[in-house]
Amino acid sequence: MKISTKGRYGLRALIDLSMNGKSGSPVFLSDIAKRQGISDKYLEQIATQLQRAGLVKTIRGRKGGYLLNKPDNEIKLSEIIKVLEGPICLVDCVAEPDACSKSSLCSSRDIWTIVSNKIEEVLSSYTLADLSKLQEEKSGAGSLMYHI
Amino acid sequence: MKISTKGRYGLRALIDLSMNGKSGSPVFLSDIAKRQGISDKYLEQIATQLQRAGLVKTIRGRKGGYLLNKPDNEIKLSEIIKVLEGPICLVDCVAEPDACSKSSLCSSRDIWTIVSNKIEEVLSSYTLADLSKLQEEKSGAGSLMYHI
DNA sequence: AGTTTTTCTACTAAAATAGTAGGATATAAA
DNA sequence: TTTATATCCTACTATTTTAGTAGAAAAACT
Repeated sequence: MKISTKGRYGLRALIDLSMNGKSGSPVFLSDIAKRQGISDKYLEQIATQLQRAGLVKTIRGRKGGYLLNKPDNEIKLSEIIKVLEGPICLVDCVAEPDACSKSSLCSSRDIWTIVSNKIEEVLSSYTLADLSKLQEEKSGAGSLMYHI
Repeated sequence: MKISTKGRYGLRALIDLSMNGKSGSPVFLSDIAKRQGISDKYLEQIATQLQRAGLVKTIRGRKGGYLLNKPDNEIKLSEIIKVLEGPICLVDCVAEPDACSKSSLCSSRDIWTIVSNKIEEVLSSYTLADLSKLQEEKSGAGSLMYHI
């Protein structure tokens, strides 16, 4: 029951993009990778998934880079996780009842459904803007510490 | 973000044990395995974990078998999952903040913490008795269908 | 003594994870 | 028009995790 690096790195990259892309000019993936301490090439694959899903848009060539494809307050965390980790369900039979012939008679499937739905509910209640803002506050607080 | 077969099989085995162990006499693991369609040998490993964690007790030798170590309404699903899947946390840094030097300044970690806590909360709100009862109702309803 | 059960240790095939590597393509600037 | 710099695309690979198998030892009932 773990989130893979794709989900974790992808979310951090999007938070980074949200914070560093407010000017409207595209952000280099290599800069995000450097700031977040993630391999350029690996982040590239993750970014490609986000682009194909329509969460980010890209500008190719020199002076190119990445931009959010819609305002950060319109991007739910559940969307991001679905793109990078697949359907939000703890067992396959929740999303695909036909995966098991006993789905309709299985009480354990019921609890996995309840938990999966709750996870999606929580992730749907936050947007990228929420995390971006929280991150700014945390970073700001961190810097303030050094100025006292 | 999936539950492994250990967690899934283990939960189903415990539901089975709860339903079939009410007489007080031990239940053969081979019978549970047969009813649940799980490999004997693999279920054995799972059962050993449950035994070591104190969720079930065993009687060795002929006429031996498995029994719940406490009433099923005192066994929370969160306990079971922790034994079989490890700590309920979506990323390691939630349970072990030192896993990452930036834990205290990471907004994405905050959301993973919130979701992880919610999963644990939901799983703590149900007991093995709840699932066992639900399973009996489902099975009963299933049989009734054929009698109409 | 013999049968049946749990217990213990080791091994293994397959899949998923977490990357690397290298070139092709597009665009801006010199 | 050349060059530098960015994304795009495909393929490969090492490591770890998952999902089992295999076989013998120990305990307990008959």
